[in-house]
Amino acid sequence: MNIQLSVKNAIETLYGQELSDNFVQLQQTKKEFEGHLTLVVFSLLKISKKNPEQTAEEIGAYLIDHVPAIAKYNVIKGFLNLSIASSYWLDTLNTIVNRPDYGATPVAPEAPLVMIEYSSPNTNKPLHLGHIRNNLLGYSLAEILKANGYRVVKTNIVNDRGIHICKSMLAWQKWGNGATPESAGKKGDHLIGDFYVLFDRKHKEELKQLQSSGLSEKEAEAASGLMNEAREMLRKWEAGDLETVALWEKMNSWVYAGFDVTYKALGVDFDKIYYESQTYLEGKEKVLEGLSKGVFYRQEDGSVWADLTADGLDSKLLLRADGTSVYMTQDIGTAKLRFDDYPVNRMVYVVGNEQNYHFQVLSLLLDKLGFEFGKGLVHFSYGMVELPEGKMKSREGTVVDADDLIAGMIDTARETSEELGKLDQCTKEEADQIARIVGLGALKYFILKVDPRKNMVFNPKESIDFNGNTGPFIQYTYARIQSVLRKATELSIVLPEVLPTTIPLNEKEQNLIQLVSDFETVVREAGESYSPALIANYIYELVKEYNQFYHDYSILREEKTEVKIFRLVLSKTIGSVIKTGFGLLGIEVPERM
RNA sequence: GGUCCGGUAGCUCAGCUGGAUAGAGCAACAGCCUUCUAAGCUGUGGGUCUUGAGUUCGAAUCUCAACCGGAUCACCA
Repeated sequence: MNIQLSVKNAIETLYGQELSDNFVQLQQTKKEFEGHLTLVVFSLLKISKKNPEQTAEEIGAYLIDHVPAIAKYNVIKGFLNLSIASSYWLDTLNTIVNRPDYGATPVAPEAPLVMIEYSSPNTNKPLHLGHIRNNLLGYSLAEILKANGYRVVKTNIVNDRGIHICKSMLAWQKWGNGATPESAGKKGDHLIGDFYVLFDRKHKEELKQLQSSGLSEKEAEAASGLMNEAREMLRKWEAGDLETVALWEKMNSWVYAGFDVTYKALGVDFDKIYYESQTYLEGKEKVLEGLSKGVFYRQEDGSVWADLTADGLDSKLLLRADGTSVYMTQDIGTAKLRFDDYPVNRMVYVVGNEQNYHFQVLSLLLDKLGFEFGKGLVHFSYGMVELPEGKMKSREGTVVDADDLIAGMIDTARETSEELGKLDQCTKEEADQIARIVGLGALKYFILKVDPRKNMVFNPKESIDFNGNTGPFIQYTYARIQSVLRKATELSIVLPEVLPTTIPLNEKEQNLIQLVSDFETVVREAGESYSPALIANYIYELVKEYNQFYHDYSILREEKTEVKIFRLVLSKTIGSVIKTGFGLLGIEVPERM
């Protein structure tokens, strides 16, 4: 039974007028007032032709007589506060309890197919805090869309070619002494990242020397032996030189092994990975095709451009005069390959907001080239992650490394748990497991609870504070619910399939059921607005309410059996909503902690 | 300068399809562990929702303008 609909129908009958669906809006009653749902009657004055109080009074009285779910009402100014009957809440709870997939829409085989691209690392740098936000958002988004009934393909595009890769390769050749991840005792991505940094340092030294011998900055850059060697290496790579390609493959495989470790630790994965080395030539073809169709034009020097002035943008370069491709060309190529591989209905790119313009252009170009998903392309744009002391800058060494951060979170979780004596009863494996779940939960929740569009400040200290609006607080509540349920089993209490609807409920219990029943709506809205933050903040709200309830009312000690059982069922349901909600955020939940 | 995004408590963030006295957490202060897990609960203090106009019975929320902050406007990716 849908109360919103019942109220709408009642008002239509009362005033003999058809109303549009969103004309009657029920909202949650504010805490200070009695009731669950509130109807604001100001917009109805036109059809009631009475003052606000009279109108509210009239509708309230009518609802009591005609809608059984509504037990009481009160009127304050133009606000009609409705109290819903306990039996209605119990019905609602019974429905939810018996739906193991509560909150999710089942995915049909013919459901629309959404492809989500996220992560997109460079192979010359280990993942950092910014990637963590990207990965967490991308993965969570995939889960949320699945819960909204979409088929989802998670994909990653690895930027594995270009001059920057050659720099690491060159540094390894010159100064690496044949180092491998094993011999150096480092993850492959860190090893390569270190060589990239090394190249940069040596290159700067070289420039400094050249400049001190009288060359200008530009001249020094042109005379740089290291840089020329790197360029030469890129030429060899593009020409398919066997030795160069072999080295490139070996070093890349180290990096991928390193990335895999980080992805696994974060709990993210991909259905299909694309590599730019395999897609960058595709885009060129597509651009030339567009050129022949007259969508693009060629300049005198031979470079190819798209004129987007009609769309309010500038002209955009697509192929250089020497015929080589640029970033945009590659993205067109990747899009083509993806479209060949999957019948994608919608494409979502999880990429930072510094690329808003790029995706605006990409959308237009794909559309002009005839890709169905071009126009509807979604750039899921998110803000930067800053530190309390300011932006992360690689040259100042203030970049927070993803692996270090994850390890740090787990360590802190373990230390805090040990201090509190939470792990005393656990085996070593259990303790490790809990530390991992809690540490990562803290990190993930801290990142995901913030509106993706906003720049955010990541405070490592605050994120491992286990109080307040944090992952661990929510996980703790879940673990405690499991503990209550275990004890109930020990006491041989069996929870029924269906609760009798005659149990008297107090205000807090009704509020909790109301909150739980909102979950489905929250999941849908999170899918529509692409915002995991909606779910995170909802779960926190629910958990906070439940904690107060937990402290104010005894569950196992309740004298009346039927009330005790009801509270157990309510707790169990809230536990499963927490678990599902956290699942949508990619956060695990511990059975005990 | 053009375009896009943000500006809410000392700090980090909710709230934004217009509704009642703007909410949490952190930090500060005061209580609560013979208790189903105190990683918790309760209370106190803290606000010109950047500013100004407009629309409206009613604006943190919508419109316009200004100010501040960020991103972007590369033959980098």
